[in-house]
Amino acid sequence: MELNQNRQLITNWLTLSNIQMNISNELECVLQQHHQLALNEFYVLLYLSQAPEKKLKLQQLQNMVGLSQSAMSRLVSRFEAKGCGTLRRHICGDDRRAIYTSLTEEGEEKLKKAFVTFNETLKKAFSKELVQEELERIIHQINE
Amino acid sequence: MELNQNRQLITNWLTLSNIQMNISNELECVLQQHHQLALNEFYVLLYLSQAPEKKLKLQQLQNMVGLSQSAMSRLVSRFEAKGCGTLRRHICGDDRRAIYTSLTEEGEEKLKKAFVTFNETLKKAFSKELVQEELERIIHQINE
DNA sequence: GGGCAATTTGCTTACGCATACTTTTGTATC
DNA sequence: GATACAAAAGTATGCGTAAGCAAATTGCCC
Repeated sequence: MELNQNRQLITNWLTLSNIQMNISNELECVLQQHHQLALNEFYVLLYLSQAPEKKLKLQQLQNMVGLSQSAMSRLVSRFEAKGCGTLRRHICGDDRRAIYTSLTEEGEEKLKKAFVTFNETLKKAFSKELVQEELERIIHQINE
Repeated sequence: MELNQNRQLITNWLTLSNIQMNISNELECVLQQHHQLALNEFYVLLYLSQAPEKKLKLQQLQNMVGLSQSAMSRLVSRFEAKGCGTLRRHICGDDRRAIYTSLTEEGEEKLKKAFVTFNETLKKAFSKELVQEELERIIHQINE
């Protein structure tokens, strides 16, 4: 009993991980091909667009996207450098240690287009029967 | 309507990703601390232990774990080098291009211990109310 | 001035892609 | 059949990239 439950727990976890990984890879691939965007770059744009005044400090971004400090610092730097003006960094007025990252008009345009692709890909991925079945199974087994 | 659905879809996806990422990080951390095992290394041991004769070709492993061919090649190499004999690589008899990776006795012991930690961590993670609620919400919204 | 906070930078690591390498397989020719 | 040779299969390796950790840097606050 106990053993079987453990086995199911692991199986569920592996299934969940696989689903997540496959969809992530798919998103990464599609965004790169159609919009020259890495998945994390897309997330940055997305979170910025949802933020008041469309700007966020590095620290906030890093928590949302789930990257380390240094990784986010470099992601935004790279992105600003090669992102063709989708993004801008500027020093925070009232705390000059902090860096604001803000979305530009071009950035919003770019996000809007990428958003469509992102959504379509996601919808397609989640509508696969296998994924739905597996997710349901996981839920049921977690609950008992 | 359409817009709200899209928004929910994305929210669900972000939630799912976050859950997966947090648990993965937790597992990685705990396994590293208690057993000097990376998560992918643990997966390798796990899949090997489930395989007939406790051995798999590199290609099979790479598909199971979800790594690229080169990444798996190197993961196994590193692991064999510093894994203190938990793992062994040897050339396949009937196809000398292929490499078998097989689990040793020590490897099974190590896996057995790590397995306990892994399971406990997983159980704890999934039993968090938030995770359950969120997963349920995702399922329901996917189905309509 | 000392301690803390936000970011940057040096370093190492693991990854993916493309390529090289070795072995197997398929095919044409004799 | 035997031989030669091209294509394919299974791994390894060179190279570039993005990640995390820890230390350095810069600015804030008491």
